[in-house]
Amino acid sequence: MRVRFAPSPTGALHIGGARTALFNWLMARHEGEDGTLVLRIEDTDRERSTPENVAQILDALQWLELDWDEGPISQISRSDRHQEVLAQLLDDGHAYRSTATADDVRAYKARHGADRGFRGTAEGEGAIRLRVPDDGASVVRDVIRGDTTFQHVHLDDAVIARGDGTALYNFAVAVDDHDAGITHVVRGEDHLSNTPKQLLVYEALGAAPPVFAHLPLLHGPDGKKLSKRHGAASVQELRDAGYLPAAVRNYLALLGWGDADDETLIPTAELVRRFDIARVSRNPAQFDEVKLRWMNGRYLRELSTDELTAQLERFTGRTGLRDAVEISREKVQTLADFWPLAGFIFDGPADDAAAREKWLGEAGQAVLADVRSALAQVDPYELAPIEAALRGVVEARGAKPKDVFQPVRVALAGVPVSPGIFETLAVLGRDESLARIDRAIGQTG
RNA sequence: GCCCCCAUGGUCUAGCGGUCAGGACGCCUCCCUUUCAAGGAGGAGAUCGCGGGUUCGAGUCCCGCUGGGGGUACCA
Repeated sequence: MRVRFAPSPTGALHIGGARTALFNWLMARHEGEDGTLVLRIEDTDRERSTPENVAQILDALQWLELDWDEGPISQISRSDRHQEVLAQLLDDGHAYRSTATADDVRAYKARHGADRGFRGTAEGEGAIRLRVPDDGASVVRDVIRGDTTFQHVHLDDAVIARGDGTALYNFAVAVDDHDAGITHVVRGEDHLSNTPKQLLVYEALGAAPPVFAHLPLLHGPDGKKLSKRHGAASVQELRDAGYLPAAVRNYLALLGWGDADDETLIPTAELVRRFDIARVSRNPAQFDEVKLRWMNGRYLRELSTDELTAQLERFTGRTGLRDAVEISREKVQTLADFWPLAGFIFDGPADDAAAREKWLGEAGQAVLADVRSALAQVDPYELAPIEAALRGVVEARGAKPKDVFQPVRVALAGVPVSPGIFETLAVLGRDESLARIDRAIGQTG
């Protein structure tokens, strides 16, 4: 089995593209030694293709840990071969040159009926069009959708090369897939309608077409096409939002594909083992970041504290995070959640007037004074004794735990949300803890 | 306009002629509890888009409609 992922470098790799890459990768890896994934960059649109985008796509694939076996092959680098085939098709009458414009095509349809495809006449100059027969039909054999028949009468004589002779997508893709020995073309459903044109190119080449698999498209939460306003839409945005590649792979795999047992948390190795392209769904899916967040949290908690610390230090650019990670790992879903929760340990308490007002009033001040003296005597200054000391204050004051712990929390973190209070006190150390409490005392709301 | 695809709770899905239509996210309640989470236990939520068929029996098969999406570029 030989599959390919063929993005066009006209922008960053979006979630839809990432899923297409993933499905191709899963197919190839499922076959083990017999599976090959070819990466081809479809850069025939010289206006919009940029080296920056190519680099970005490669970077995204690497981050997702989706490796390829051949390529990346630039489609433009195959221009000579394209010219060769073009000349051949021109020569044997499968294609012809025509100066007909889009307006001419429209006019033709006005005359012949909207459901009649445009047929031009050979002029010896202009763009190169594929000669489409009026009779017969092309059948797209798709492992997900079954057979789809396109009557040739409805098809236009497609332009396969520009007036300057450079190849266009529907032609280049067929030639390149054929030359690369691609056996299964797995891509988005937006390509389904263009497939008969490609089939006609295969036919003109006298070549057998590959098997197709058109994946349902991905939509945003509003059912519309996915775009930036839907939040993290590109792979790099997902990375910046603190998601783990393994979680992204798991989530994306479930967008349009489901195993018979309908499991939700499926590690990559298991994905590879179970993946079956024929089981891919036919209906479009909405990208739901809330579910991704949940799943990411599950993957995050499976990491050892050392691993998670390493990831978090890379993500935040800070070091010495291990103790803080240890006490907050149960409370974050993404790498990006960590700093807002635990950053105060390193950068000092945040300034939240509402929290101060609520917890550092008269009652709070009194509590802090008691806590301060209790903490000053804790020995050793460790988790268990710290907890005992604070609970002692609760008991001595006959207060509710919350009325003691929240003022302390606000004194330490500045906000009413933080990792466990005993743990935080321990991680901060006695000096820093007392210093922060002292600072809070006298600071009225 | 024309061609094509699709249709199970809000979302992702299981289902492949006979199930109380199952699971996951989210939501609600309760437990745990120092906050927030995490975890545990329950719960609400689907006349399987609508209408016709076929069949003893249809979410599952067929037709129509509606809705959504894609294509219709000298873009990919």
